[in-house]
Amino acid sequence: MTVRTRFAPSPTGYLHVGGARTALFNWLFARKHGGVFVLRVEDTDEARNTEEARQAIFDGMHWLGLDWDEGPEKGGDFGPYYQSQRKEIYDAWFAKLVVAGRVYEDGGAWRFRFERKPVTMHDLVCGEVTIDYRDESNTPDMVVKRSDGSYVFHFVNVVDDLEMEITHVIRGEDHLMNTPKHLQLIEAFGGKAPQYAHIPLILNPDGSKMSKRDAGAAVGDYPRQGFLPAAVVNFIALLGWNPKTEQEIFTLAELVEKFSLENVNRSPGRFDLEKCKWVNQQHLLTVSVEDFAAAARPFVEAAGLPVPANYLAVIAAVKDKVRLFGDVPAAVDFLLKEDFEYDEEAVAKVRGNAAAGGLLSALATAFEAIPEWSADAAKAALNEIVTAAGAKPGQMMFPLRVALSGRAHGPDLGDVLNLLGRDRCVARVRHFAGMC
RNA sequence: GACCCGUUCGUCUAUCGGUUAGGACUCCAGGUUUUCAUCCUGGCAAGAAGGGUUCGACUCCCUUACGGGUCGCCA
Repeated sequence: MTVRTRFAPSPTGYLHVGGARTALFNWLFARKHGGVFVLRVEDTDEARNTEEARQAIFDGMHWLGLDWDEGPEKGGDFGPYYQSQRKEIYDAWFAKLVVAGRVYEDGGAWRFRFERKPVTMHDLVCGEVTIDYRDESNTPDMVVKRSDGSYVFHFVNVVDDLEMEITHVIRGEDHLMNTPKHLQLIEAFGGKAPQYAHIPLILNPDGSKMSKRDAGAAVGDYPRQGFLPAAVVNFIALLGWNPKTEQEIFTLAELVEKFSLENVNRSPGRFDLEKCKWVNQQHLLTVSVEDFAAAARPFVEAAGLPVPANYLAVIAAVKDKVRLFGDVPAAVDFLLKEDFEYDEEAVAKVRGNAAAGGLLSALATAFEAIPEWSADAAKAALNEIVTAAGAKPGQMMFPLRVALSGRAHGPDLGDVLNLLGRDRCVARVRHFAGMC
């Protein structure tokens, strides 16, 4: 029997990290077992569904690389994959309940009569959990068909899982208490229940429930900030699952290979954006300069910076120093334009060095006299001047860095010297010497 | 309120009765780099509390506290 999992979002908002992780775990489980991953759109709430939300969810799935084998855009033998198009199917299954005498009318709606007994589920993550349905006050018969003739979530969800022959339902822990309801429905249908796995929820850094609006909640924000999909997938996979080894950086293929529901945790995890950025940087390190440059280019342009002929060399100088593509503009702006800002703290540190101003002034003159400009020639000039003044060359590296870049941190000085060229180096050093 | 699930460094986590409780992020210090970053080394930092069971509990059981979830003609 082949594994069949599904992700069943309702298009009432953008894709958030919790949903993305649920989709990811279902996808990983299906891929790991050579199974089928189904996308089903649960659009039964007409009032709240929107086309934008549906699109945002699809976009998020595509961006993350979570391709589905059956569903919208793909087709399949168990369609349609929009619940809004499955009315006849639901009517037929509802008729079974009527024949079996398991539903009764209440105020125009139809309620499903629970069997009053303890219901035990065998969750792949939570283990054995029993809910006592003899306690009617805690488990009132549920509405399965509204007075307007439409069906509620519990009903359509169960029918579709049965119809689509879903073998494993991996979903958020917020559905744990729904499972006995679903089990009772399945039993009434005489169907075979899928295996359930309820995964812990994702919380905000302060421990509160993560919801729309919260930082990091929307998957759509990640590409805008310059995250790599593989890094986001890597990070959310580690939120609630671990490989039982000390490896932390995984490609999608490695996740497929290592993933297992047994290693899913029980307690909710908090979302740490800092670590997510670190994971992104680790993935960035594996990207080629060319690919990095291409991906960073939209960010550079959006910041209003020019893209020069030596753009690739500029990127190469900062590639391994940023955590996000979104960090690139701020890292390269001083290499691409003249009106960059000077960092006051860095400038103050140089001013504290009484000899710096004079040496920089002399350095500008020496730079100007270099016929064949290169970083090595520039450094040789610096060594000569500083040594002649009885100081150590290393002491002038920092002032030179601030003169050329306006800040304390940045690319290798040799790269900066090469990228700026003689004339700009001369002008900047001279200008900065005047500031000291 | 009732019912479920959970609780190891600030955060993500390892540990499946005997460990100096390990790793990672963050932060700090040192080293490498004539500079920056990378990198390397080191450091700070944890078993919610109280009872049991046991020769021995982070690990098993109970209670309490705290956190989360669910109790819709939302999904």
